[in-house]
Amino acid sequence: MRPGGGRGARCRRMVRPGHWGVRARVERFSEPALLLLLRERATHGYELLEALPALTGEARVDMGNLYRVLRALEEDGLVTSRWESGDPGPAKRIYELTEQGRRLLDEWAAALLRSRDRLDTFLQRYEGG
Amino acid sequence: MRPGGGRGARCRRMVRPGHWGVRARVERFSEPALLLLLRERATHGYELLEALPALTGEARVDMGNLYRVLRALEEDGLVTSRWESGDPGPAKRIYELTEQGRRLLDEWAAALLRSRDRLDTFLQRYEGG
DNA sequence: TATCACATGTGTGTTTTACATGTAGGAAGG
DNA sequence: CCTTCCTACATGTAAAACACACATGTGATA
Repeated sequence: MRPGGGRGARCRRMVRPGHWGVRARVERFSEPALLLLLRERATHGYELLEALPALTGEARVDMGNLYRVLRALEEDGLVTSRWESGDPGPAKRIYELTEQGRRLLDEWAAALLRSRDRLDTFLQRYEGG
Repeated sequence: MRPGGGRGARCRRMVRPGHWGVRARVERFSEPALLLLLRERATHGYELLEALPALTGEARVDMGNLYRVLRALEEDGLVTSRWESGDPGPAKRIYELTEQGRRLLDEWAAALLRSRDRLDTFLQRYEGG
């Protein structure tokens, strides 16, 4: 328990001792990333996992959570899936973007644009001071 | 319990029914925002609370969490505080940025810059498709 | 036959955020 | 004097998002 090494009250994701880990990630960013990848081409989870870092920077998405997100997307009709064996190796579950998922991607893009503008505002104010 | 109204498995912050709430916020963004405001001028929590929305867009920061963040910052020597009465109204706890806090702000700015670039990459790939 | 890479998952704890509530000083009005 | 409101600071707790560990099975290859 307590992998961080047992500090007292509030240990905020330390990278080095006495050093707050600051990564500035966008919440649930793997979600729009998945939708974008699936817009480009229907494919399966493991491949998405390998394609994600190019979009997210360093954030290699956790496998377990990736599959959970994919199934959540499917539950809400944003993607569909079908099993595909035949190729060498284990069966793959191929995900495809639906029209609804496409719309969600558009919303994400709009939100990410706003987010980028907020960051610009912040950074300008930072540099100006 | 379950204020959202008892949906099944995975309710992902719905804004309207059948509609995923997509806000694309940066994690812990209130933290660099606080540090930036305090770099400009030492002040107290309640005033920071009112100044924050201008930086964060819509995200009016939750009061309770704001004060918790401030005390966490203080615990790690990133800000200092002193009580100040004398003015009308209840006593205020005035926070001031330390040199260490200033350095943390610089790190945040670097991380936020990377984050902005990632968003640009994403958005370009989005528009290109 | 043991091991490795591919592929899909579940379990569970930690961190971060959201929502509700509590305490208290002082001004304004009845 | 009593109530109500605004300021200001704070705690309690549940939900959401995330990280880490592990389980399962296929097929290739050493």
